[in-house]
Amino acid sequence: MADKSDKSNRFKARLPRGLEDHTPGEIAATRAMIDRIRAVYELYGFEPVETPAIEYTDALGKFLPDQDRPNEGVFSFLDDDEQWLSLRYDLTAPLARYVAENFDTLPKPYRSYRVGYVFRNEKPGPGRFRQFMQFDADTVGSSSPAADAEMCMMAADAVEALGIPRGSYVVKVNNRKVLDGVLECIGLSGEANAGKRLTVLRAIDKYDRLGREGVAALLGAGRKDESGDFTRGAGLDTKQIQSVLGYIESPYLAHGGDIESALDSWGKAIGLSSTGKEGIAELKQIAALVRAANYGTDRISFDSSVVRGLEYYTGAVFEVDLTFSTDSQDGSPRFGSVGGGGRYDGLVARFRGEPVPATGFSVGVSRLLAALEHLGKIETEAARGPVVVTVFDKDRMADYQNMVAALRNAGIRAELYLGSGKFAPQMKYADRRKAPCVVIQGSDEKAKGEVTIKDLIVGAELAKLEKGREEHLQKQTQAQRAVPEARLVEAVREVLARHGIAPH
RNA sequence: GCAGCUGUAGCUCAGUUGGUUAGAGCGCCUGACUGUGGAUCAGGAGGUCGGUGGUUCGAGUCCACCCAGCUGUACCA
Repeated sequence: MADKSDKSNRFKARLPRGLEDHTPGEIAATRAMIDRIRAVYELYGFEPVETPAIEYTDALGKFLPDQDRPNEGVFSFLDDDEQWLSLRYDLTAPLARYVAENFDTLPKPYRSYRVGYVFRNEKPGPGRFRQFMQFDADTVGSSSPAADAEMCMMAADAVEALGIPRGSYVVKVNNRKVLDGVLECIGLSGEANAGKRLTVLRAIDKYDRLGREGVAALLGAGRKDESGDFTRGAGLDTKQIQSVLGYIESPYLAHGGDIESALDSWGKAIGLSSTGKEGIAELKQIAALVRAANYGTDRISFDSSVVRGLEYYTGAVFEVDLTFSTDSQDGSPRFGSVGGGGRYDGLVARFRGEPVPATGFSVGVSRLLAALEHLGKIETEAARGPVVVTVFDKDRMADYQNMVAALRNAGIRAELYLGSGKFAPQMKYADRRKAPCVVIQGSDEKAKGEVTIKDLIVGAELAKLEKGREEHLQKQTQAQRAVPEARLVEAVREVLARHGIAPH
C-alpha cells in the first residue's frame, strides 16, 4: 500500500497516545515485580485465577454504552450478535462475574489473585496509561474487618517486597460509611442530593493536592485553577463547609498515634448517623487488628480524605501512596496512588441476588514501575546478551553452527551472527547485544585447531586504561585468548564466571 | 471537555527588524582498518520548517483557522 517512491504516502509509524512499548529491561523489571508480589500473595494463602480481557459490557458495571457515546472511559465494540463487549477497565468487576458464575464450586471465603492488563479510554498523563497492568488479590465471602485488615497488611508487605523501604510509602485507610455519615450529617442524604454528594466526595479526595483553600472553594461556589479555568463547586453553605473541613482535618494521628481517640474525633462530623457509626466501628476493628500484628502507623495509617473513585466501594477503602514522589520542587510529575482497593459488598450480589461481601486490593504495576523509573530507583537497562559466534568464512557456516550448538547444549545462551556484515560490523553487533564475549575462528585458528574467545567486558575496560603496564598486560591476556576447539565451552564458562554472569 | 503553552533533521535546539540554496551538536550510515566493538579523523544520508488558507514582490518568521503534543483542570463507572 505504501508507495516507496512517494514519501508523503508512506505510513507513519506511530504509537497511539497513552500506550507503551516495553523494552527488554522494562520487561525484566516488570517480571521481577510480578514475581515478588505473587510470592507475598501466595504466602497469605491466595490462589491464582485469571479471566479474559474482554467481557460483556453490562457485566462490567451498570453502565451501557449508547449510540452517541459508546466509549465513555471504556473501550467497547459491538459483537456479531449485536451484544456490546468491552475491554476490562479493572480486574475486580471481572472477578465478581467469575465468582458469581462459579459460586457453587468455589470454597467460601474465596481467596484469589490475578495479574493482567486493563484498559481505560481516558486522557493519559505521567503514570497514567490507556493500557496498564494491575495485580489484584481479593477475598470474596467474608464481611469481617479482619479481611480488610489483612488486605492492608498484605499491601504493605507487597510494597516492601518490591524494595520500597518502610517510611517511603504509606497505606491509607478510610471507610465509605464514614463519608456517607458526614454527608448525612450535613443534610445531603436522599436521591435529590446524589449529584451534590458526588461533588463533595470529589472535593474531599483532592484535599492533599489542593489544600484547605482549594477544597473549601470546591465545596462552595467553585474554584479557578492556575490556567484560569473555572470548576463549579458543590454550593454548600458556610456551616456545611466548616463541618466537612472539620472532618477532613480531624487529627487522625494525634497524641502518639492513639488511633482510638483519633477515630473518635472523626465521629464528631457524623452526628447521629448510624451508617457513620458503623464505619467508625469497622475502622476501629481494623486498627486493632493491624496494631496487634505490629503494623504501626508508619505502614498503615488512617486518613479521612481518602475516597477512591470507583463507585462500587461500600465500606473500607485503602490507598497506597509513595511518600518520596513529591519531593522535587518544580517540574516533577505527580504519579498518584500506586495501589488501592476496598470493600465492595454489592458487586457479586448484582449477579446473585443474595448478599456476597467482598474486599480486595490492587497494585498498579505499570504506574509503580513508571514512578520508580522516573525516580531512578529501578534498573531498566537491558541485561547481558548471549555469546555471539562470529562468521569468518561463509563456507564454514556449519562449523560455526556447531559451536553455537555446543554452547547451547552446555546451557549457555549463544547465537550465530546472521547478518551480512564483515568482521568489524559483527563486533559492533556483539557490543550492542551486550554479549559477554564473542567466539572467533578464522583460517589461522582453524589451521591450528583452535578458537579465539574475546571477552568484550574486559576488552572495554582495556580500552579505558591509560597507564599501568602490569594491569594492562594482565587484562590483555584475559581479553582475548586462543584455546583448542575442544575447550570452547570451558573457556566461555570461564569468561562468564569471571563476570558473575549466569549462563542463561 | 475547558484553559494555557509549544510545534524547524531520528534526538536536543539555532535561525537576526519578513530577503536568495534552512543550519549546528548528538545519533545513524560509509571509509581510513582485505581478521577485532567502545577512541580519533574524513565523508554521506536525512527537512513540502505540524497542516490549510491569507497578507506580501517575497513567509520558517506576520494573521486566521485546523491538527498534534505538553501542562493544569474536569472526568476516571
